[in-house]
Amino acid sequence: MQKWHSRSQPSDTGCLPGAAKVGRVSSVAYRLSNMRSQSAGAAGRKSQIKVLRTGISAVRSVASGASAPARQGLPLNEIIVGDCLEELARLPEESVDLVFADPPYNLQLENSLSRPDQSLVDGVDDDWDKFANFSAYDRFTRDWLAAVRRVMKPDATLFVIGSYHNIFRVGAILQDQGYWILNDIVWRKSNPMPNFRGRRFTNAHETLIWAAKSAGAKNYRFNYELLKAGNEDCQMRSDWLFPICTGAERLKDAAGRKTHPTQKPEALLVRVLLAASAPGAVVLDPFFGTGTTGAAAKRLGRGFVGIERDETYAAAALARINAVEPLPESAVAEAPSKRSEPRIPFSAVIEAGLIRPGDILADEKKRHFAVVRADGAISIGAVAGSIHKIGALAQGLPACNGWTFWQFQRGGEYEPIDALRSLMRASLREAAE
Amino acid sequence: MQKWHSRSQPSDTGCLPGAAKVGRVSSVAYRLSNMRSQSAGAAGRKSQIKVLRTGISAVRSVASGASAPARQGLPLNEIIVGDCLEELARLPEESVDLVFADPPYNLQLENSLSRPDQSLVDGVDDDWDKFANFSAYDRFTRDWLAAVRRVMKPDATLFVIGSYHNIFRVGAILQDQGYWILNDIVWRKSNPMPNFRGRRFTNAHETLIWAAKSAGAKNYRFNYELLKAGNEDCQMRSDWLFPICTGAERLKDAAGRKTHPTQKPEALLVRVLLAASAPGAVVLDPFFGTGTTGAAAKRLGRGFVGIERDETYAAAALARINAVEPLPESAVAEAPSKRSEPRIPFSAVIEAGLIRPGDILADEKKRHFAVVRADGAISIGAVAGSIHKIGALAQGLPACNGWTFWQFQRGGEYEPIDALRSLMRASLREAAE
DNA sequence: AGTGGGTTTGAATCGAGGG
DNA sequence: ACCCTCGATTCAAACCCAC
Repeated sequence: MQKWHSRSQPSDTGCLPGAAKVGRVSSVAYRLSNMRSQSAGAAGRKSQIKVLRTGISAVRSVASGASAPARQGLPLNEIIVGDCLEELARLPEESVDLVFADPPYNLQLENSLSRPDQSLVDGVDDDWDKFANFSAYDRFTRDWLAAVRRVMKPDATLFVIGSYHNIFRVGAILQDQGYWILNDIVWRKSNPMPNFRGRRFTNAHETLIWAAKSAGAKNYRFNYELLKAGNEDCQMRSDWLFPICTGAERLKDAAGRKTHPTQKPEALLVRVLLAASAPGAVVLDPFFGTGTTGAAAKRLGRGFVGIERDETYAAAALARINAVEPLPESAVAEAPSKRSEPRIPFSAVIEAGLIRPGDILADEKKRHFAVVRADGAISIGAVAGSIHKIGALAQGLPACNGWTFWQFQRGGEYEPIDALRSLMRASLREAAE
Repeated sequence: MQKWHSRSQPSDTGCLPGAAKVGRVSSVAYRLSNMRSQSAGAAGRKSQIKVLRTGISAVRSVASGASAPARQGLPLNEIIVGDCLEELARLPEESVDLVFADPPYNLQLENSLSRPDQSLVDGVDDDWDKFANFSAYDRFTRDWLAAVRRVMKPDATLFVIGSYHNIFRVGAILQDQGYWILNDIVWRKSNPMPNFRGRRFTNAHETLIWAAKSAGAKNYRFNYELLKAGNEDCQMRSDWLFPICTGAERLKDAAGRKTHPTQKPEALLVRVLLAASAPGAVVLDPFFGTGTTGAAAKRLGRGFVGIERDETYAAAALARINAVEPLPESAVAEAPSKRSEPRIPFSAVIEAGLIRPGDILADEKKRHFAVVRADGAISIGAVAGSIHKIGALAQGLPACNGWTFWQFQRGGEYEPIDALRSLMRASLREAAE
């Protein structure tokens, strides 16, 4: 029995396989070119990162402005050092499967904040987080969201993360642009920064918006069964609990200062990629930062395209990603989902001789009986129809899954006819090999 | 030590006193007029609800349109049956301490949804939740947010609750209007409706925005210490866990159908009121529905003003609120918070003779020593200043709380001078009685 | 674009039964 | 009288897809 309590503290139980172990990165240097060639758009391109003599081991934008040439294909598994809008414009349209975006939050910190012991909180005060006003931030948001949308395949989805400073503006703008919100997700921090002044609630979460490219895009990727299997056979909810990025995972410079003020935990990205992409998919991150998206993508056998303006961040990201050891393919391969199984008409079961015309089907409780017809329909009295229609009719329900409702007799025992469908599928798989 | 786990399921521990026991309402009928007269704006008004012969026991809007007369004072502890915008315009400006708003969510439902057992989900299909498009919803939102803002006292705050369908628009618009967001808060549902089709994450939370009337309003009410004391001495976080409103708390009609499709749990409102209002404060709810805000307000010794367009909802709300038994005053009375304690200048301690000019103060580790001066300053060598300034100077820090840093000698033992401040305050309280 | 196949929960509550 | 477990029942701010 589940009890609920109202104390505002995290203490969830259970785990997501794969996600729990990604906290540390291997220290073994590793070339991106070692990644296996992946997915669309990369045909004929080398996925090796060009090392410039400046020490920035990343592809550098050659030109800027409207005259910059469009790229021939996706720069797969490369970090593009350049302006997000310019570089997005050069990517081929409808070319990526998933987008993860962690834009500037527009934090508007007016004064410095100090802890009770008077030490200074190292907040976000970088120039890239400064905007003159809401209207400037909105313009910036409209621009990058539109640029990203062009690059998304029709069934691609987008994740954006933000805080209350910016997420409402981002959410409203993406709705205005035709994106269709599928969920908002809260990342609950197990170890947030406390509220030192005692003037507000501890800001213990950030919000992600998950959106499809349009309301009509129904065929977006969502690995429902995988997530459920990894969550103790419980549907994955919209509230996720992760610690913030600290310790060995947090990138630091030689002096021990954090390389990036808002580095996201890799476990968060792992869940995003596991939820909404397939192995081999291409993930675009237009605000690549120190490359958490790239690290998670490499680990999970996904490809990435990263755009980052700051050379220091890009260099740190490259070194980090090179050090990532991908998980073995077997740990990442898709399990077949029910939805993806081939469709078997009931008539095929009859044609295969697994059941014969004239045989009797019954429901589990033996309250309803139907006769198998030669044409693949079944009948109760004078009424004939599909296994689903007749099952629904028998129960007086609007619909019914005939495969699980109806049972057939084998050796005195009744068994769902779904067992026959499984047999058919197994032999289909054999034939394919 | 706190453990974190990534399983996306709720299992928080602990409880908020008072909030846990509000699940059931007393069945004893109770007139609103029994509530003790409260707070500003009610002077000279009877807080009794007029019972109309229609059976709607609520104040009915007499006229509509621009010519409607402004009310003389706040209709305290009454439910106004009428249009939200018209009625808000008739309330006196700067008259309420807190606003809780649960506006229509604009859910945009297109199709019917059935559960795996083929039963139909009883969704929100009411006319009041239908808007032609985002732009119409935005207009509606701008209007009510502006009308509410006029009625708020300068230090009042606003809570709005919503889902991903509407909350981003609400948040952006209130920022545009000059409201200043203090927190976004997630209400995590311990028992959300599952995702029946397996196409998205279980939508297991709703979002509240907490905002001050303006960026400059720093003196808003936040009962930090009360919340912390009720949360196992842990700061209250921005993620709250409550069950949805079901069982005996859920209002139902004679046929057993839920009276309102989206009734909020009273525990949620109790937390809101405990966090951001004082006993006797006036809480405005412009979308009163079945009166959860009023019920929680009455229980906690707060006053309310409710506006509701639908007569059925208003009638249900009135009956419900009348049945609420207020908590005893002692359970609701404010504990004195540090911030509300009277300010004691150090000179007053000297004037009271609790410490004498020439006495020596030292820090806990006896590394710094200072001399008490007659003027209420202290000095180290030639440098004189406040207990805070000199404490900071001694440690080389930008600031210091002199009351806890400096100690004085009493009977051979050193004790923080804060003990003297406590003495002063105790005698002040005595004098006040 | 309409038709129809076939897929899709989980928490709270309450009563029965065992100890 | 009480504690526990088990299972049935109830009910919850909407979510399909291929042919």
